[in-house]
Amino acid sequence: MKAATIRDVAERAGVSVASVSRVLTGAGVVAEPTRSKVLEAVEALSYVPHSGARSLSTNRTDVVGVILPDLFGEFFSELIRGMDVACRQQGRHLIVSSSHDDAAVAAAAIRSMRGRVDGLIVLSPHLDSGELTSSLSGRLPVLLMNGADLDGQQPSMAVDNAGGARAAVEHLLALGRRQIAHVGGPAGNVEARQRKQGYLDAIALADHEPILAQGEFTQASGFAATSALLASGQTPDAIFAGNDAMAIGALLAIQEAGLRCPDDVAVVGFDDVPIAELVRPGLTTLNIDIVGMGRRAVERLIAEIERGEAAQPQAANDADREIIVPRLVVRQSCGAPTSTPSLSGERP
Amino acid sequence: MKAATIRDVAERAGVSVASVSRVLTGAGVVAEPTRSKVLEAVEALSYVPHSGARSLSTNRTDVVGVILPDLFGEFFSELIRGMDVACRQQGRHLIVSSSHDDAAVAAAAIRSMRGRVDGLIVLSPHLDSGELTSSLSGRLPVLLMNGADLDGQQPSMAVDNAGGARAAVEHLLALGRRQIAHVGGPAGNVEARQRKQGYLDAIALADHEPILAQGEFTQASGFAATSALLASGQTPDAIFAGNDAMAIGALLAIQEAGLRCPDDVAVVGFDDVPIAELVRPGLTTLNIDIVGMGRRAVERLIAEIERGEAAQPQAANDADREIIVPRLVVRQSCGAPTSTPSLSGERP
DNA sequence: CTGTTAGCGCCTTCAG
DNA sequence: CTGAAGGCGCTAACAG
Repeated sequence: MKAATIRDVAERAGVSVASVSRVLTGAGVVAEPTRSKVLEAVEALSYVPHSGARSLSTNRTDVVGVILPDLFGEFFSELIRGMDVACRQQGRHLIVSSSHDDAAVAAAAIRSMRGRVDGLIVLSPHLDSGELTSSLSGRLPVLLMNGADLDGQQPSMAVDNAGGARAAVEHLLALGRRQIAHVGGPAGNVEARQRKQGYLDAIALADHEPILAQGEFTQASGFAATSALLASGQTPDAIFAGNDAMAIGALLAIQEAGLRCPDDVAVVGFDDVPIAELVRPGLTTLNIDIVGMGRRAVERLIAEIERGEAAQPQAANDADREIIVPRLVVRQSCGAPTSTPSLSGERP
Repeated sequence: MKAATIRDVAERAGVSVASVSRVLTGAGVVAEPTRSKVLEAVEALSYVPHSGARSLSTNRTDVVGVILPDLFGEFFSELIRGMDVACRQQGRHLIVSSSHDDAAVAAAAIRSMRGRVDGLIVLSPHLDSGELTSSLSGRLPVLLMNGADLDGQQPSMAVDNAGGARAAVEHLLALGRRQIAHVGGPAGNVEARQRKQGYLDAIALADHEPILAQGEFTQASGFAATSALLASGQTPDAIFAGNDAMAIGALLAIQEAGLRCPDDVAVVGFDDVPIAELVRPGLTTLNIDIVGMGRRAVERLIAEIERGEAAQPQAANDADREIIVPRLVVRQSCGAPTSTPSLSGERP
């Protein structure tokens, strides 16, 4: 028993498919007797329109796609949650595609989205703008969040990573720390590079020596890098990690090395994922409103899509870059004197 | 400039659309000269097949949908991660739809999936099987994970919640705790009810008095419920929370009340989300392999889908219910003597 | 091996 | 206000 089609409904109602379509889409005018006959038939056959077929006709799918490198950790899940909220609000669906190790795979993923989505949010840091545009057939609206410094031709959003990093280092310096190490993210990652650069700039400005270690944005790598650092003899008195996951790894490594945070070594992270306020000591970090960022991203994308549908009134002047400025959140891990416990547990 | 269609490619290559389709899908045989001409044209026009149109012809979309009540917390994000992994492995896409406050909304979401997905994974605990099947037009493969006790007509997966809860309580009893309270999840939630029942059974068996409090599966509610419990005078010496989020709220409430965990009051959670091993004291909880569960869910769904495509060799004998048995993970929060710190930071 | 021709299920002019 | 017919982009018989 196959699902009913619009034709079945028309037949049963004794009208044409056009009329059925009209009452279902709300377009055009339909006389009352016709309308009720249709509704009746729909009910009787428990008919549900086939959105795939509809998309083919209308040339709109009402779904937005998001391409991300990974789904690990709280950062991405919070981001997706924000996107989902916005999608729901706008009556759209969200299709996610992750785990793109390299540019080729990501490009393939993007291509496979054609005809499936009305627009794309791209977070794959491996893709440069050349590969990106060449993967895009026709003019599919795209919002870039991959941190790269684009030609400025695509609408994009980015975090002020360097600025945030500088703020972190300056805060540690102000607290009297002098041996500040940086556990950075993967070399290929743009955001990691920007945060590292901010660290280097602030350290240079203060006339100190940089101490660098490398991680992979994961807790395990933060643990390993910090352990190595502590075992190397030249114990730093502070660690600025490239993200919260690595900062938490650092926290654990410090504890395991028999040292205390913040007394012996302070720690500062980046992102302010929900877990940051739950670990002990509470993690001082750079807050970015992740959920809000995700929501904003789909809102902008949808605006872009609708602008395109409206036969673009004017050239893409809206191709601007939105910069998110992170805000330092002081908890206990940096050793600031004022820090209060703040164990509210107010997370929803 | 619109995107190229298969017709454009055929024209430029000087062949028929059928040949283009053949080389692109790999079906049928094509002579070498034709093949290369086609590939050339594809390249020149940077043609990408329109998956929506393809779906309409082939009657398969290669995407699976997941309907969930919410996207809060680590449980759902880990689950989605598992699903995403499996999808990628099988060359499918994942479309998520969440935030279904009530049954009507969830039913609407399910309907809107028709023609967009090949199958559905449903986690909305509000939907009973009646509403569910009536929302399903035709025979769309579905995998149920909403915990409800279905008629057994649909393939499903569920956690042995009652068994896990009993294990938790028995463990606390074995450690000498006597005043064991339960901070349960929302009344309408099936899983919450099952866990509570397991608690009640174990308490009754031990001839103790139950102490009940109510939460909402969130950290904040766990905090509030525990605070109230501690302020009520009859301080319990152990708390079994309905999930990890509430258990962590309990941890914070205990700390804020000036008591110590596990010395004064022990805590046990449920789920073993990643954060559980990061809080201090480490949370004793019931582990369920969330990522694996998500992966397994789409694997089963896809198997079901493919069985359907193969003109169902036999009646749905595979409509069985898979039960996941949670495993007690002992950390510090329950006060077990053997517990070692285990601060490996091995999470990826 | 290749081209022609129907559809897939729906929307949408265009006449009536 | 309603119906008939064409087409969205692609695949899948069926003939050549």
